[in-house]
Amino acid sequence: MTLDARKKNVLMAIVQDYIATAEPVGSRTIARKYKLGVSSATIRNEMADLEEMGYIEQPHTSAGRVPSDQGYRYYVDHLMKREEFNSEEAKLVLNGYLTKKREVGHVLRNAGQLLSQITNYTGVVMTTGLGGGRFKHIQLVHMGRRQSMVVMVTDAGVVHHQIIDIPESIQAADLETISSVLNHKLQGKTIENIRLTLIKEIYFELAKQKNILDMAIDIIQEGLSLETGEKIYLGSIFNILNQPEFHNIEKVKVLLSLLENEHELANIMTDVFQGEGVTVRIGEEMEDGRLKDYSLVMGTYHMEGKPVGRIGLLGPTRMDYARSFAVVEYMTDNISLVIERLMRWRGK
Amino acid sequence: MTLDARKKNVLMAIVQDYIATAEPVGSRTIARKYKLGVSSATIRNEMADLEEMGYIEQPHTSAGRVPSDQGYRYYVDHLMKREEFNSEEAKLVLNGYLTKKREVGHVLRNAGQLLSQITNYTGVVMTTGLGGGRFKHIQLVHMGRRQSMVVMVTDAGVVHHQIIDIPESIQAADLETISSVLNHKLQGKTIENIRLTLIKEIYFELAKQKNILDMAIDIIQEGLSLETGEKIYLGSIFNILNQPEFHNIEKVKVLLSLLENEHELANIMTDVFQGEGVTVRIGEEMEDGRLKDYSLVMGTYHMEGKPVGRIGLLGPTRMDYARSFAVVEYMTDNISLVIERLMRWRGK
DNA sequence: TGTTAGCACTCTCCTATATTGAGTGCTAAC
DNA sequence: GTTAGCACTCAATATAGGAGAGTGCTAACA
Repeated sequence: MTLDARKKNVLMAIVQDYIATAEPVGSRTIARKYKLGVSSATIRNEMADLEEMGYIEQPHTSAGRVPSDQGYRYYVDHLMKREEFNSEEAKLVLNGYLTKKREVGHVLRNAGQLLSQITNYTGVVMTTGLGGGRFKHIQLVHMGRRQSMVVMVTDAGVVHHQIIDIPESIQAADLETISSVLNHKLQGKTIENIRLTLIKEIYFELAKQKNILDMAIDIIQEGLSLETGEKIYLGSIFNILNQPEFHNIEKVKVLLSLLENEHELANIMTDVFQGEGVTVRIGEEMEDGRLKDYSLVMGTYHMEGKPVGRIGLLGPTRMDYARSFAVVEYMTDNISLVIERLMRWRGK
Repeated sequence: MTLDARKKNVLMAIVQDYIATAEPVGSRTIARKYKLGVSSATIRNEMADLEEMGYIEQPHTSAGRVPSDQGYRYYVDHLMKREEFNSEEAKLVLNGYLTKKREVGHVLRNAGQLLSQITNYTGVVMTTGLGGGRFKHIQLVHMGRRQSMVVMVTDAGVVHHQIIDIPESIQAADLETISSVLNHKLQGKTIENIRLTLIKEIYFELAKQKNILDMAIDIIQEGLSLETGEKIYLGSIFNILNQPEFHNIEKVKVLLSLLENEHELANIMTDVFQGEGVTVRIGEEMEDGRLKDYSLVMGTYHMEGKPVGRIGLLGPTRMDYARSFAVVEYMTDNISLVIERLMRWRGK
């Protein structure tokens, strides 16, 4: 399973050349362009070996070689040189979106767009819920007989709202009471804290007001369950069509059928590695068969040190991994930073 | 400019056949399929006339004829038979979305999807702002030094929020006072009413509380200006790729570049006819050159008799106008109905 | 034993060249 | 005014012949 130095060089040359040109690469090209100090015939022998080992494959007998998923994997794990990505422009854009609207959702949406523009792949930004956010305000608004709207604001500036059913006996004034009790008790608490410890406390407080009791519990739980919802911001799909592999409409259809379904997309993003740092999934490594010609480069962004979302770049398996790595890393760092800044403005 | 009966029949046959088959239609096909009682030679003569008049054109000398934009226009205005569209299923789906989330935005988003699914064109749903909505609740939430979030709920269940700057001197308690004054004064008023008459009244009320005065005006105006924002819900883009004209990637790119830009899309939808009923814009009738191969069938939906948004179907100029008309009409009616129902639940 | 030059072979891609067939326009007859 | 007939046009399809890129294998070489 381990490759000698020359095989590594040959594999690296093949991957890099294919990434750059999208054309199957032959032994002569390598001998000419990548000075390995050996003739094309030798490289041919090495290539035969690499093919047998499964790192590269041939579209047809008289064509050059193309990396297999396994080949890309080896390249990513062992051969790829880490790049630095740095774009003052991107940083400015991101901060610009922030200062304009001062809202996390807005920043994330535009981060997705930015990813697409920078790379010509498809950027995906996902929030896994704001587990680390702090409660800021809750308001129950009476919406007519038997209905109330719960509006909840977190200190990240995220607003959730949902309509819930209420018993007919509850009046607008009761909702006001509940709202103020909740606001008083929950001020500045993190979502986890609320969930774990405070519900009981509020239960006692509101128990004094008898008939609103049961409701209160429901409202909190319903309200908090909003938080678990994942949200996905998709970058531009247009850009990825610039990749040469998309001359085939069927591929576009497959991609769209997938991207248009937020739910499926969220599943895929969640399936892919749960850890820290930048992760890559290549082609058939992903469960969804429709993605067999795609790769996904993913990273995690943070708020107060805790992961609160992911960003991903979806491109052809032939994508520029080194650059994608760098871009994803750069963007996660900057999104984290921007969110952090947003929080600092707001104080504790 | 007026066509005799036979020319009309020939034109109608050409348009209908081309809509059905996407193939240029020749004189023989018409003679065979559409019993007009004359030979193909005669039809050839009529076609030569129609071409000279600009209603049809020839892709190349030895091909059949294809309707021109002008031809489609004549068909839509004078020849097309009105269809009825009725789908209990669609009605159920729409109401289903309503009862589940009880929120207009949710219904509209899914109406867009539904349009795409039913027709295999691209559905677009746009709210032109809720000019007719009634104020339900406003809340100013203190978000840290110098910042406040305005959250406004309308009785249609739409929630707007925006962060605004506030003077450092304003405390959380002041915001609470402002909120309650505003809520008391504005309860159940329409947005227009608020804008036109009430600002002054509130000005007097809050004048008693000296230092909050200037702010209050700002907040209301900033808050109300939110209302003008148009919002667009796009149906599935995937479906339109099933149309045979999309074997060409370039066309897909053009379409995507347009659809991905909410702002441009809103402009186009607004350019297109402002009146009542279902409207059609065909190909080059639209200003944006990128849409020269597309048509847009649009309608308006209402709340309490007033137009509050538009829905549109974007398809190739070859689209099935009769059916699209029917579907758009059906959907506007049902969206209006569903919104109406939503409002009734909430009482006045 | 590893490396290399050389060569036959394979297979795609491109180009040039028929061939086909749908459809037209025109003419002459009805 | 209508129609049958026919020559003509032109895209689409098929066919054949290179050209070129690349391989695998063999035999010679260091």
